Amino acid sequence: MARRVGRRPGRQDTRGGIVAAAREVFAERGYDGASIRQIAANAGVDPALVHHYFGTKEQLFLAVVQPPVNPADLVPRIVAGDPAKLGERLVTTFISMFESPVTAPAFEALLRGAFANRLSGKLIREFFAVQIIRRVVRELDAVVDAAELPLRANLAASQLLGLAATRYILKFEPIATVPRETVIAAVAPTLQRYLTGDIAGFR
Amino acid sequence: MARRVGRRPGRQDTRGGIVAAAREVFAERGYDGASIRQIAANAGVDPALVHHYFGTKEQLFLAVVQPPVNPADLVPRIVAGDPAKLGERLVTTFISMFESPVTAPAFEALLRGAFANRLSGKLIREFFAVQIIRRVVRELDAVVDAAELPLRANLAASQLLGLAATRYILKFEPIATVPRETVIAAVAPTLQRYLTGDIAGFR
DNA sequence: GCGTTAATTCAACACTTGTTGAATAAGGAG
DNA sequence: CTCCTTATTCAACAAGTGTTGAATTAACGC
Repeated sequence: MARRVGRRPGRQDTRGGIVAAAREVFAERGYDGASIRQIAANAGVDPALVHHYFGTKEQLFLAVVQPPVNPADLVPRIVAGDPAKLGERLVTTFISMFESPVTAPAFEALLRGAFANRLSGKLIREFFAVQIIRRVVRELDAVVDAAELPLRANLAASQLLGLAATRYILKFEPIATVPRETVIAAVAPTLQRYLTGDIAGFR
Repeated sequence: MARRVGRRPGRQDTRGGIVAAAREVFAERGYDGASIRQIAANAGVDPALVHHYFGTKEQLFLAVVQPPVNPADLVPRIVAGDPAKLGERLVTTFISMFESPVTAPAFEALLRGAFANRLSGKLIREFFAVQIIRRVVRELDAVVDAAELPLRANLAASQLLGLAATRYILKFEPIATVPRETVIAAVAPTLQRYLTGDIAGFR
């Protein structure tokens, strides 16, 4: 049905090239700092073409920052296994998101944007805290009180965000260059306690 | 010497008004988002006057973001007392920086800027990590190995930055509205372990 | 060939930005 | 008062911004 006539879209994936270029520029300069003209130049394309595909800068940013991982198949990888090693699997998965060449730029862009662009603030809250950590936490309702879960999720998010900020964005030394195993070993117990352990008066 | 002639500076502290206005705008919109014109308008002043006093936007930002606390009299408040409660005093002091009306805007501006402005990245690294935490950590050379101290400082900084991000910038719920005592109780043990406890193979 | 549709570019608009230099106002020293 | 210095404003520049609409080019079905 609807046999389409005329030139077909995307013989070469220029649209994908724009997204890729935008990812890098957004990750490097932040939302405000990145310009459509620079993105277009990096993609070898006219700036108008960017608008032709994405309409507005905000929509381009949203397209760029759409989490390139599916929470549905990310969460099982974390929750499955020894409950005592939950924190370790959480930080390990998180770190690999930031160190895989394919997902890293999107995550950096998302994190950078979170502090400049109000939209990205909502976005990171929505994806990062709710989609991921809350799903992980939901698996814990047998072991901890349900009323504590949101706070536990926030605490875990705070440590993970802080880790990403110091290691990948601000590049503190030595935490930026230390092997990942060292970071995992140091941070995992913190997450484990936030998720299942004793926090304050709770438990 | 040099008996000065002519109009004296600042009968009314318009310069201070500019700094105050800039603090709020920078804290609210970030470095790129804040415009000199808006800052001038908020201060009830001509934009050119801002340049007359501060020269450039970057210098204005630096003036605004100069830590409004003296590390010299901040550190003793943290290190003095029971070494087992060091983490608690650290996070308590940190939180009060972000919740005091006088220092809060500067800290928010500093943190927001850290992710957009490369200058602020260095600045926050310099002040926050080195000036404060490393000084605190220096007091620990009797109890932990000196070689571990930089990493320990970074780990503590990561948790504190993540806390500030989630509670004061991104405003995750419920961590943004929960009483400070709850946060302190939850985070203090983490810092205590990062500073003096067992991190990975160390200790 | 034609006609249609999409890909791509050109050129420009309307606006905001940081910044500057000249002009004006105001207050104190002589 | 005059002189000097500072505070403050006015008006404008040059550059960069996101965005738009028309024009051109290329691929496909007929």
